[in-house]
Amino acid sequence: MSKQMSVTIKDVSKDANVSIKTVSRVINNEVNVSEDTKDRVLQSILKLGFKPNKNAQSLRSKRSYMIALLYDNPNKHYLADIQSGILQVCKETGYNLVLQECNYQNKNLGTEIIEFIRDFQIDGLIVTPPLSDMDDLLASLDNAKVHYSIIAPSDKRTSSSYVSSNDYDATYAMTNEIISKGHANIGFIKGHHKHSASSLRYKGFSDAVTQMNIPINSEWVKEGDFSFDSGFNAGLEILDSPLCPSVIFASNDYMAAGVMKAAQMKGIKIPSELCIIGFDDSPIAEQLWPSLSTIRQPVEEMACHAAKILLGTVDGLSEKTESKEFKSELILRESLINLSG
Amino acid sequence: MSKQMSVTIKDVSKDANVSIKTVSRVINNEVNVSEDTKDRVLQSILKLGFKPNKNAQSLRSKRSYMIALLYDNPNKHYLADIQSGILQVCKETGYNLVLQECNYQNKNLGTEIIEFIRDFQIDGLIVTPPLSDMDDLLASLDNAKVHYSIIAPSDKRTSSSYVSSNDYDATYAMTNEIISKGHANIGFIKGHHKHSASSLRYKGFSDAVTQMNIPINSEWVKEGDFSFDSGFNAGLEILDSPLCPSVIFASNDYMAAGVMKAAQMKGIKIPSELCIIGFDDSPIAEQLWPSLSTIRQPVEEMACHAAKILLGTVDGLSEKTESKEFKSELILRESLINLSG
DNA sequence: GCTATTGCTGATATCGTTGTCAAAGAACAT
DNA sequence: ATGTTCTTTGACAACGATATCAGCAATAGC
Repeated sequence: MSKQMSVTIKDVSKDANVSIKTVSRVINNEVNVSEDTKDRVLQSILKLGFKPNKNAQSLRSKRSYMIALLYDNPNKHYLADIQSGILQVCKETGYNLVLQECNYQNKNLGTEIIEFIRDFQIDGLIVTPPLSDMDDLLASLDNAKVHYSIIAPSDKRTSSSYVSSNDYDATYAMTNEIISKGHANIGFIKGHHKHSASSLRYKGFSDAVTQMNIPINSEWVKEGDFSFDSGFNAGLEILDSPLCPSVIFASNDYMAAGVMKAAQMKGIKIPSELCIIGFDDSPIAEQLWPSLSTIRQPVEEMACHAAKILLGTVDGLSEKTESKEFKSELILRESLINLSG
Repeated sequence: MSKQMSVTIKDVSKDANVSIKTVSRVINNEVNVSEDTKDRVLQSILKLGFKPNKNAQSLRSKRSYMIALLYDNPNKHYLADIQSGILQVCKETGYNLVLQECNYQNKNLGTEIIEFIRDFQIDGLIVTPPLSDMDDLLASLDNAKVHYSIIAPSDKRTSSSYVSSNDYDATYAMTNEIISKGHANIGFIKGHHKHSASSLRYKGFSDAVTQMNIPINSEWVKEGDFSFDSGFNAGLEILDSPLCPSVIFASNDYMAAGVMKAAQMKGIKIPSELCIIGFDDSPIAEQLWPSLSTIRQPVEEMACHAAKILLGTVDGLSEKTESKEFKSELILRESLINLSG
């Protein structure tokens, strides 16, 4: 029971009757160690319950076995999904995850992050939207030769390591679905303009309606900021117009929920008088009544993949993983029905 | 611009013309350094942009300047609030937060956590419900002399460092509020029995009604697990009883939202035919229509305090902070009205 | 005037690893 | 037999901080 004093590489080297350097070689899976000595060392390690001291390793080898998550996202569910995706990979590989909350308006963000990384010898970063949209930030990271992978709505050609989602295709497909149900009067609520997802989602929508020769009524297009309140207000405005659309498509579920509340307060029946569409498939989408038709992105899986990419570049041992675009899935629920009459 | 090679204590000592030990003394705010040399050293530090290498510090002093958050909680908003509370304190004090997701059913949890701490030299833990309810886990931590503070619904007398909430008082007060509005037929949905919050919340309710000589109808008392679905199912069961209550009080907002959906699907009007009460003041409480009366606990503030307590015991520099019970606040919204008729 | 105490400082060992480099022996080519 | 290369190994320095302990003034105590 070696509980108090921890076992060091020295103890192992004595037990296995080799030098500490050889033990180190075994730990790090270096080549040119004979099978014989390797076995002997491994047995001693097992027997003594030796675990390398991370701080000593870090100090000498300049690696910390820690990666950090950079975020500035008001959506807590999204963040939680991202975290658990990354944590899965961390658990497998023995890395740890450090949180770094940022403010995208901070002028010194790049400098501060690089300082943080140097300070704690962080091995790599995973950058999430909207930070992954900031080209100057990514440029600073590149310049400082920091390892990172980004999660972004579109595939950033400038970044070599990315995980992306097909936001454009998703709203395009959903818009066609809406149109196929007989709707021609469609409102749209955009997201925060700082997120590149916002413009992509709107473009998918507008391209789809334009292609079907359906005009866009500018009174029915509003800009929100992905929050419930902004959706609520946008909903009120749209529903106050002289003519009401038969569908409102919001750029995320929270704004869609806001629209739903606005409609319900006005006594407008959903879905018979107004259909509502969201984006993200947040838990709330299923919990509302009527439940929300929406678009699901495999966020957790994407985060998992982003972590694998990062560790592939950081850690020689992990296998390399390629950048990838993930597909979204249309989720059709009660809030979208065929246009009656 | 010392960008490539980092500045070490040695560089500072040369620049200030003192020994490295003296620089170390200044960094660590040790006594017995003359004002004169201290100033000189501080100036050199500033001038060279010196920052101590955390890994070297950790290796030598056995401290990592990292604390970990232990959690196993399906409620993502709760978790996010906890995290941001802790991160605030971390930012001020220069500590970092590492996430450690656990499974409360894991038999080896104690051992694994202690191993993790030793491995990374984690300075301390913040333990959240339901893990903070597991006496054997806390005993293991005590036994291993691990620093930790817990966030728990009741004040654990066994733990010296805790932040607690007054769940009992909160449901007691809310129940009286309900009764004062003329209701006498009240349903209750308990939470997961693994959380001590569940029994406390129920006890607050049952004591309040008993004291007012209102009988408890066992058909109107169900057990959920804090999830939306469990609330939905419990709601369906209660609303299927021959007699319906005029209020259903759920042990959290997600379950209350489930009840609301169940009622709406059955065509029961809220709040005129059924009032619904939740707990936690999750964002969803305000976003539902009608909006949910609920109970707000200052979760973020509690987490902040827990972090301060922990760092007070871990870090000689930080000032000591006392354990504390936080009060909850009743939030009255549309879903609770006076009993009509 | 002499010892004891206190305040300030530095030389050097140390934490537990990995990196450098050289040496010893085996294998191979000439 | 000799030189060359390759494999395997270890002695020792190094990473960048803190800990120990000793030294030297300056002050206090008697």
